[in-house]
Amino acid sequence: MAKRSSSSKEVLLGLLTIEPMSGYDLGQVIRDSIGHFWNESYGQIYPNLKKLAAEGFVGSKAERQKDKPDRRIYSIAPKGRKRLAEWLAIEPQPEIPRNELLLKLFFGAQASIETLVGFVERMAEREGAQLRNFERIHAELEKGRQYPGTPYWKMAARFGQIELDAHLRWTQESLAELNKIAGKRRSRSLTRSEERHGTK
Amino acid sequence: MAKRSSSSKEVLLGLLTIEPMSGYDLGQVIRDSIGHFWNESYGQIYPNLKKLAAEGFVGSKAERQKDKPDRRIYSIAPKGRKRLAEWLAIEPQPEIPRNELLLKLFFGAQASIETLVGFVERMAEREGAQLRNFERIHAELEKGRQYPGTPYWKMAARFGQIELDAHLRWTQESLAELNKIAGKRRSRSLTRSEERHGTK
DNA sequence: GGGTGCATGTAATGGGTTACATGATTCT
DNA sequence: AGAATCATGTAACCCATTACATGCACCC
Repeated sequence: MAKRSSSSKEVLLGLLTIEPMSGYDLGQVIRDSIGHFWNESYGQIYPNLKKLAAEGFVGSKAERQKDKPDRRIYSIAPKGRKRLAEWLAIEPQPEIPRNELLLKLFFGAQASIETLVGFVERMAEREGAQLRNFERIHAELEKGRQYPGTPYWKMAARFGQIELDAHLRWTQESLAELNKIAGKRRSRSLTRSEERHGTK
Repeated sequence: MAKRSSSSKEVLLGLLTIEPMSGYDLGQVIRDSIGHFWNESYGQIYPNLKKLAAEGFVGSKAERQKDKPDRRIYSIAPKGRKRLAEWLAIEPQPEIPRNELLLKLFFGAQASIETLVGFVERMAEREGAQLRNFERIHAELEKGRQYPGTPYWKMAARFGQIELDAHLRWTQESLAELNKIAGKRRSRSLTRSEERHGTK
């Protein structure tokens, strides 16, 4: 059997140790704070909160807001803290990534160089922007208010920084390599066209 | 709607451009050559090959072997090459990774430092071994027989190298950081126990 | 009145792993 | 005889995204 158990509920428990939140808040925090290494959709968050509440891992209470729609605030229960602690003690399984860009590059011989260059360039742009964002976040964690979690959040942000920096170095190297290949392909096709036209 | 379409069939087509192979072979090649950025289970490979054959994207023929069980060899058809080319031209979507180790580290304030240190140490060991493996693969691609795909395979291997190297630097930095935190936690609890015992 | 952000949910769909099932061949 | 590797396949299950559905409050 070995169910994937999947950590989706535990993320919610973990975030609720920071402070009580609504499902909507959790969605935002996941996207903005741990989005670079974890994400959850609302189609996952709301049902899981309901289940966690039904099983006594979290408490919930309705909150009336005057300027915004009402909402339901969840807070972690002792039973939830226990579950979180147990999960935290389990050795994390090395994840199996799926990198479509690398896959397409791997099959590069079947593709046009211009296309591949475009893919890598866009990756560099995207990840460059992300990197600058991480540097901002890391700086804020340094000077902002210190929570018990701050040192750990910084380590996670550093991971993003270091990894993105590595990716950017790879994009530079690969763009150079792709240019070399493009040069060769061009000269080869020139040769062939010269042959066809009886030149040289 | 926007079906995930998922690239699972295209990987098979892509690998079959290298040479005709059986489903079993494809499983091995996926694990050994592109396993660091893509993987497929046999429960995915066999049914997809069948579908690809039924739709005319690949051809298949039975092969009798005297020293091993019989097997079915698949080869890419012109229609399959077309499909592959179309897929290759589509901008790859940035993947959404799920890194359980980072997630647990992010909630580090709720865990024991010794546990976290163990996680990171094991990650360093695992990825260190993978890095050495990549260096070997990259060297073999340099000196081995040159296929049309070789330059691209090298780029993919370099990605693995560069990324793993970055990860290892992060593990070193993080282990140092965790040690600092452990020191603080110890002195804090010592202080508290001194207070309890009326020391100082 | 319409757009946007806040807020909560359900249902359909589907991708993918895991487990199960079977069998040949070779080596010890 | 049993273990290991080669080889192919199916079925169950489940995780997760996406789409759909609804409604409040606020501002232009």
